[in-house]
Amino acid sequence: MNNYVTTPIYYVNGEAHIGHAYTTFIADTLARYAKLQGKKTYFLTGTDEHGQKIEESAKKNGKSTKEFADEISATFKNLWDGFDIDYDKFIRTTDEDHKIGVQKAFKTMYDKGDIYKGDYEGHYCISCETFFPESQLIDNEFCPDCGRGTTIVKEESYFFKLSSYEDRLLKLYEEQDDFILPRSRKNEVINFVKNGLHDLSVTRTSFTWGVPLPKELNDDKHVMYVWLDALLNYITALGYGSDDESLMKEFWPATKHLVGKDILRFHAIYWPAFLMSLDLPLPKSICAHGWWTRDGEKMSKSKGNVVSPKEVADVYGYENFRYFMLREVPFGQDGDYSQRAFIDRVNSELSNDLGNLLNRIIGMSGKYSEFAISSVDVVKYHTSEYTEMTKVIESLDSFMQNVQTHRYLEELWKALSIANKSIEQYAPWVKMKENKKDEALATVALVANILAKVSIMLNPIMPHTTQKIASALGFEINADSYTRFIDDDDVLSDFVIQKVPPLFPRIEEPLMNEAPIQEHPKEVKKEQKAVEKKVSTVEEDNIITIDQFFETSLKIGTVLEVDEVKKSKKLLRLQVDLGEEQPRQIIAGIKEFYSADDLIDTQVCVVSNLKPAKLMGMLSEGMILAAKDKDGLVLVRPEKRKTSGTKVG
RNA sequence: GGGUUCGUAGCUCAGUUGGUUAGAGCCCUCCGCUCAUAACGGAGUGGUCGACAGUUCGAAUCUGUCCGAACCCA
Repeated sequence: MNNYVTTPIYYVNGEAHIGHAYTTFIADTLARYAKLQGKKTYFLTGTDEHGQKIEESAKKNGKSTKEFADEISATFKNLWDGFDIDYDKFIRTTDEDHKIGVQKAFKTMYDKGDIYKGDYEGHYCISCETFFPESQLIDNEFCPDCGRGTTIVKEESYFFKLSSYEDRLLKLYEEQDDFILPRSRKNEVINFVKNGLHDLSVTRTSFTWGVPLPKELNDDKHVMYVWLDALLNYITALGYGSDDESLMKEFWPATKHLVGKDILRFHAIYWPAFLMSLDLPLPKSICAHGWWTRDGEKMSKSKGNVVSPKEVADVYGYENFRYFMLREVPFGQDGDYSQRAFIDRVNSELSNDLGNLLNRIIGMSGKYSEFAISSVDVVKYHTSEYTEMTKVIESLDSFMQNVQTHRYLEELWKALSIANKSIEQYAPWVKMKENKKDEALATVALVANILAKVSIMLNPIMPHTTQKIASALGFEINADSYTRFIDDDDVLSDFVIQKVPPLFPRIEEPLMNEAPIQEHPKEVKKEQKAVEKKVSTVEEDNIITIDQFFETSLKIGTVLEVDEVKKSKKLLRLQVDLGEEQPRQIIAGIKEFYSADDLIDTQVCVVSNLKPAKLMGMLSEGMILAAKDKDGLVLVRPEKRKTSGTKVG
């Protein structure tokens, strides 16, 4: 069966980061693996370039939208080319034939009655120029991004009848067991569908940077909106809607769509529904991978701890980096990048286990046989080791089919362990002294054959390095040698091993800066130590347990009303919503620093289980948190708007 | 609040349909070897398998409750 592997098309609103690289590495590995096995394989990646955000970013950068999209798209393409990603096509949603394909799909769905015209009514944030579903709003009213109020806006829109596909989708998940990989994510999608699907708005009139509707509809106010445009790339890339649909016939349906877990839902729900509407076959698997953190922390621009795949690759070697990412993480789970973990893996697995093994046989064959290696006696002296290794190799395929690259590599390394153990156990240098040259050379040849098979199986993950190993062993890795050495389990012909410098020099010390810690690391550390000492000795009496801390109930409150307490210099009387039936009255000594206007409709932190007290004859049912120094008093407020009554702690 | 998943050695994880003394890699200690990138091999330290209760001849594995973590939905 032919293979069709895809990455998502990446949105050209920012530069490529480690997440993009990871998706692309996995997809590239799967595609290379299939190609190596001689299967007809098509590997697609590309960029998603439409939408309001791109239009805006271009404006900000003082460029035309297309110009801007061209530039960012090129950075992705260049990065992949630099990494030698073996894609068969790099699609852009601004490609003419993509647009034509999308229009054809739209028309087909429209004619079928799956797309209809209606009104999109939603909560719109004018400042962010974005619609938000009610579920995302704060307090059913405020914008989740900027915290400002939203208004209900009606806009004409075309809708896709997603709601009518619920049953067919649920049936799909049930019948096609590996439609969603890893399987642990399946329930998530199923639950979402079971909760009911709304029809999907698939056009917009508020911007123009998108694919226009088919001419026949005669409605040029609208452009197509995100997911419809983007998802269809998987078939337009194969010529869907064009004069030549031969690639469609050859490669559709897709074998594997690689995606990040954030966009799984769109691929596992919208995409098959679109395809059902178009009467096209459905992809075999949607494979969702997790995120990468750095030293256990989320990466973000503001923290300055973003890992650049290009920088790591430049310093430590691209294929080493690729190996690390694919080896480190169980598929679907979040992974953590740290220099420590990376260096440990490179040194112990690549340098010690693999690279050093090649050196060992180069050294021995040089001393014993002038670098000549012959496999004639391998089976005679090493049947059990050879068979054991073959078993390992045979077990690998299922791991790759399930995208479990970490298990694949873990298993593959068992073959290397067999080789290293054999050298120790049969000690060719002893055999040489005992005049058993045949046996000594057989062990060397055993190891050479193990290395040959390992390098073939490792080729999809480390394409260049493995060719170097193969070349030292006198062959080339390709579909033919795969058939010969893996399928037919042949042994190496007699050859003269080439001396090569160490393939994986040990990394003795970190070569890159560590992730920035807030402020100046050394000072912070000193301070922390000082504090720890203090706490542990001088101020021991003040230590409280976490339980004691939680005896204080802190909540986010929204100030509804403010009155001055006339006879008092300091006091204000506030009505604060803590998410309870009635707002609370709180008397706060902040009049000198805050006016009513500063407070109404803002949020504060409230101690909500404080014993009520009477101040100047008025009941106060809580205390507002504030900090005061010589420059005055400020309230402690949430950074972003949260629902009234949200617990703090 | 509803749901899903998970909690196994210092760290990262594997443990198939419940079945003998719970495994691997890394780290650490000791020993061996010298072909090799101070690499490799062997041995050892280390776990009341989150807690408690239950089902069973027998539970890391099944059930319930609780504690803790992550994610999805509201």
